[in-house]
Order: sequence, then structure tokens, then C-alpha cells
Amino acid sequence: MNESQVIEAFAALSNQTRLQVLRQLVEAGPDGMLAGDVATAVGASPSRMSFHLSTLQAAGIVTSERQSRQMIYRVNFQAIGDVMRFLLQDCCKGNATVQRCCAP
Amino acid sequence: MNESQVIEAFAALSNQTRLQVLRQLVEAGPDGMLAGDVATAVGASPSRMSFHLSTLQAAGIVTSERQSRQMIYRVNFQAIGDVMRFLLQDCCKGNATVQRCCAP
DNA sequence: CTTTCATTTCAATGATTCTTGAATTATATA
DNA sequence: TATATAATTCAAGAATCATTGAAATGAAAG
Repeated sequence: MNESQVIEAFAALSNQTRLQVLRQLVEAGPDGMLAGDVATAVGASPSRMSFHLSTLQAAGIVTSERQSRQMIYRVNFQAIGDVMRFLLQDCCKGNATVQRCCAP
Repeated sequence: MNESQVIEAFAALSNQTRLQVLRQLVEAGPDGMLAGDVATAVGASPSRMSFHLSTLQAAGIVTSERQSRQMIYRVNFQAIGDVMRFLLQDCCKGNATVQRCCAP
């Protein structure tokens, strides 16, 4: 994961609708959710949802898979972890205060 | 730390110049750096640097202190940790894969 | 009190991003 | 093949963000 990928991920995460989408997909778990169901859950129009899901996918935060005529979206936890690790290790040089915030 | 603060922090971090500034301030450590020195180190004009430092400060990622006629900026590791914890705990429900990426 | 230096603010411009609704694509079913 | 459904793409306009250089502020020194 390089800097421009991380910047793209931060940009994707800096939007309320997309953060709502992320939460929905986290809740949905490994089965994922249909694009239309995400739109309904979040209260967004199909085209708006498609735009936001594309943004999240381009940033690697979600993945998509076609299932007949619908699209299943899933959260990519590894990508989120990679972004966090970049911020902690690369930007903050493993700072202990930051580290502690994420400790279990 | 609430959602809109986290969104503001992500927006502040989704910019190459500001990520460079962050790295500079991390390297500078607790002493911090003068605004002008950050500008020189990053190769940005004073007004541009002031804009970016204000953005980072508004997001809580850096703090500022006046020292006679100069400004000292310091990274706020706690705020960065708070953002990461929000992403891990609130958005990702403490997901183990994400957790592992930040483990020491 | 004036000058100088460091930084911030302001105004203008260009570039991105967000939103909406209509049109299009892809897939399944009658 | 025609029709219906799910999702995406497109075009237009509004809003936000980034950059530049000039002007203003705050603080020290002569």
C-alpha cells in the first residue's frame, strides 16, 4: 500500500454517506449486501449509491461481485487494516500513543 | 470523538501536502516545528502552508503555540489514535483482521 | 514610533467532488 | 424476442477545496 492509495482511502472515508455504507457492510458480514439494499438502508438513490460504492471500491475498501443481475458488496477489512497500519507505521513511526489507541 | 470529527480528520489526511507535513512534524517530535520551517521542508509557500496547517489544526491532528513572532506546530498523536480507534471499533466493530494490522 | 519579520487572511481562479434525474447496460424471465 | 429489474453511466449544476499573490495582523527590535 503506497501513499496515493492511502490518500484515496482517506478521501473515500471522509464522507458521511460512505461511512454509513461501511457500517452497513460491516454489519452484513461476509455475505455482503446487494447494492439496492444498501441504498435502501442508507436512504440514498440508486445512482448516488452506485457513485459512493464505486468510490469505496476504487479505494479498495469494498469489493463487488455480480450475482445474476444484482451486485453484492462486501467490506475489505484487510484494506482498512492496511490504511491504519500505514498511518501508524509510515506516518507516525509506530508512535506508542497511537499504538495504544488500537490495542485490544 | 464523534463521526463528524472523524470525517474532518479523514478529509485533512487525504492530501499529499498535509501528509508530508504530518511526517515532518512526527520527525520533529515533541519540540515541534516552526510554520516557516515546515513550509521550507515541504517546499510550499507560506500562505499555502498556513492553509494546510489550519486544516490539520481544525481537524485536531496538530496543535499550535505562538513563540514570540513564530508559530510552533506539533503533531497530536492522541487525536490520530482516536481516529484510528473510531475506524476500528465504531466502524469495523473491532474486527480481528483490522486489529492485527496495528498489532506491534 | 517606525521598521522588520513570521504568519495568517483575503480575493480570485481553477480543479474536484457531490447530487439529481434521465439514459444506458447487463441479466433474467415470459 | 420483448419486457422487466438491478445497477451503472452520463450530463448539468451546486458546492467545496486548492492554489496564488497581495494585503493585513502580531510581535520584536532599532
